[in-house]
Amino acid sequence: MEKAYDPKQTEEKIYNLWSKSGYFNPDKLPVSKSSKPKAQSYAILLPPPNITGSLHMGHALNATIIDILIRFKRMRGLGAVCLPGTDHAGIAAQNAVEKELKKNGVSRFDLGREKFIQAVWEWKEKYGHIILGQLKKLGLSADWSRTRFTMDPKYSEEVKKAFIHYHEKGLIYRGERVVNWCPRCQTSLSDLEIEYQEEKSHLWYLRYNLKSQISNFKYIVVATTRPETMLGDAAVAVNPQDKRYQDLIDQKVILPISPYEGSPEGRQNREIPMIADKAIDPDFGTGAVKVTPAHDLLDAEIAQRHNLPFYKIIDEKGRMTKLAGPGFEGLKALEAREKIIEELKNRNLIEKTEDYNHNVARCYRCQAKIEPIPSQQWFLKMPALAKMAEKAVRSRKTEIIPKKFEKTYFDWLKNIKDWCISRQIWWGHQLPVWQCHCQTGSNSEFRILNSELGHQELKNNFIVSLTKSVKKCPTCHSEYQQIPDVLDTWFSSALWPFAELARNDLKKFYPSAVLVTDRGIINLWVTRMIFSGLEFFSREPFAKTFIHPTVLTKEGKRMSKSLGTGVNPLDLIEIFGADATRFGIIWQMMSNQDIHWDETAVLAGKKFCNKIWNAARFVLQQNEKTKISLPAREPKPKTAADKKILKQLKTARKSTADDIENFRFGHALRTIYDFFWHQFCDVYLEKSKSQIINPKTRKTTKTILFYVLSQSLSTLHPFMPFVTEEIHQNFPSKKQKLLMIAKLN
RNA sequence: GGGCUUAUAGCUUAAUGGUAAAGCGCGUCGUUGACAUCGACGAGAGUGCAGGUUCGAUCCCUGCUAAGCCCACCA
Repeated sequence: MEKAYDPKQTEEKIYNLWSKSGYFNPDKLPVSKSSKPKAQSYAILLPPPNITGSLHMGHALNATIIDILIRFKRMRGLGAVCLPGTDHAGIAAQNAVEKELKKNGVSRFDLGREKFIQAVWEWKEKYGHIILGQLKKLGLSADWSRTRFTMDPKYSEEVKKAFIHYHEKGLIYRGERVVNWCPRCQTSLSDLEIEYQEEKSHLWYLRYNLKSQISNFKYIVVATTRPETMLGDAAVAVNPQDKRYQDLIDQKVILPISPYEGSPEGRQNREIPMIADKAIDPDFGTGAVKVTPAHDLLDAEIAQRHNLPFYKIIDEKGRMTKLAGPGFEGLKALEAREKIIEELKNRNLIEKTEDYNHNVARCYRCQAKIEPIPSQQWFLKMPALAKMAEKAVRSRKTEIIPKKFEKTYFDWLKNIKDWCISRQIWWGHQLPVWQCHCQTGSNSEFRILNSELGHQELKNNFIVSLTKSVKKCPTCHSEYQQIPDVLDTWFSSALWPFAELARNDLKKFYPSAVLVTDRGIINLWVTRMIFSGLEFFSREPFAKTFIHPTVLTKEGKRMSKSLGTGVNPLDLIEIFGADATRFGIIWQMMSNQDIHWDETAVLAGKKFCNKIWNAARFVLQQNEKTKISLPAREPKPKTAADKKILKQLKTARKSTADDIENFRFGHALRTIYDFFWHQFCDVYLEKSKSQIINPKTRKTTKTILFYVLSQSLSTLHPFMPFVTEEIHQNFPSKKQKLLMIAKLN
């Protein structure tokens, strides 16, 4: 053995050794005759990284935890397996490829749908597997023979089947709703897919004249952050309790700039009603709010309650529509804003302007400002599914650890809204829905009705089918076409626990033992997997969900690639080695507090690798001089020191195992670290030198040294697999080929 | 606006109802066969601030301050 441990000489070699053994696949684990014929399964799903991703600290932490659990359970004789794969990452992947194409001045529309999708596939073949290779470098012992992708043929079929299942149950409807629209990605987004960012802006106080003077009022002042939306106003609302405005309720207000031609009323100076609605906060602004049903989620709700018309004045590209009127049509929303402010100023209709910070909704994939617009979308009814999901956790059939995260889960389910599952991008699972062109009819921009197609109407107007329909349209006799929308990526991710498991695997690996993930996707992913699992298999998809800490910068800020505050785990592996990197990550994982990243922990890991290496070198050198075989059982101690170290070993191993079972990984690692370094190396190993000189204690001492080393290695192996395996390979005994499957009690 | 969490050595974090421990860093000393990626010894905090409970609090409770996270339709 070399004088110092060199991860570069070891890691690839050892990983290949493991791969060749086949033991990442639990079906290939050796079955000893004495043990039960079929080992109990212990499965963990790897949260599938996006094909666009490259490894970051979050992945590294996640994969290290999973690997510790898998290796630990495997060594305890279970059929342990980590099921890996990647996610097609709808919007993210589409954006990545669009960006790539843009370098050559090509847009996805230049290519057309079919060729664009082809390009994404090519891109996926080229880059999609990189991240899994990076996880191998970290030592992840996943069963790569079972690697899945969310757009594999079988997976895609399961996704469509799930949609059809929901449809047949009457849980799917299509409706025109005000949705979160990303003008850059050109698609709708669910509420969970938008992020808020504070932005300095203004609050404009606008005067809307009353049709006729009432009490002392000639006009009413409304406060708004988006004056341009006034072109689509349908009412002015106040709180029903607001004493100031009691006389004004149900009176008419004249919209100072209203669309001219083509408005439904066919006249200028649109009159809009004053209404009373409980959603209005009397303390904000003037307590009077302009209501723009088509371009604000809250206003849309108010409009529904009061049967107000929806004027769609902003289109999917963020430009003003024809309905906005001449002079505005075709302008960007911000340009329209300036023009409106100028005109109002000239007409002395701006009471005042205040500075105002407010939260702007942004797309979680491209950061463009979200534009709420009315749009035809497909929805999944959530109340029944939410109830099921809630019950599963309340009844402890599936458990969220730490418990505090249950709140995130329950809160979301309590305020659940129907899930907008259709997206207008091209990369993803196209809805298994066919429609005839003659029915496609364009949306009327003039007056949007809050239409909803329920189950029966859907059946009449669309064909929902797994395969292409051959039916001809009864009206025009042409063929039905598949509608262009694709499903929300998270709709397919929700099926991950079962969607591509072979039938045999399904029996073995569903439900899985534990889901290990980040708190950021509790509702986006975990909750949806739980209700999907219950819906399709009547069983929770995993017994436990372990929410691990988030890795933050040393200052406690979010790591961000764009700010350059991210730490690349691959750099750490390159400098310190994979074991040291894993050590450094886990070392910092105490009490489930977020980690304020400290690289010196990785340095400590590197030093520890070397310490283990050299202690092993000493022990094995003793072994060269006198052939000592590894005792199967605890050797009999002869001295007080012997007795003490054996006791300490036992205590440390027990404590470490308990900690792993309870997800206290940092504590587990410190326990075994302290034992190995301070009790074994500092004390016993030094003491052994004199005991070896004495012929009376020579043999037992060497035996105990070997025994304690071997037991320490197996305890350490889940945390630091490479160095421990490498040392194990240097053992003289050929009895046990791989430490990876050595028995750990 | 609501909720959650945290505050301990220079830094990142442990621990305990009876005055605190580790890693990294720092200082002094030490290279005769496990390891200088090491060893020995040492300096360094009285546990954010203010109250309360208690014989006694860093640990329990309340308030404050600061930071972070999540949720929310305040225009």
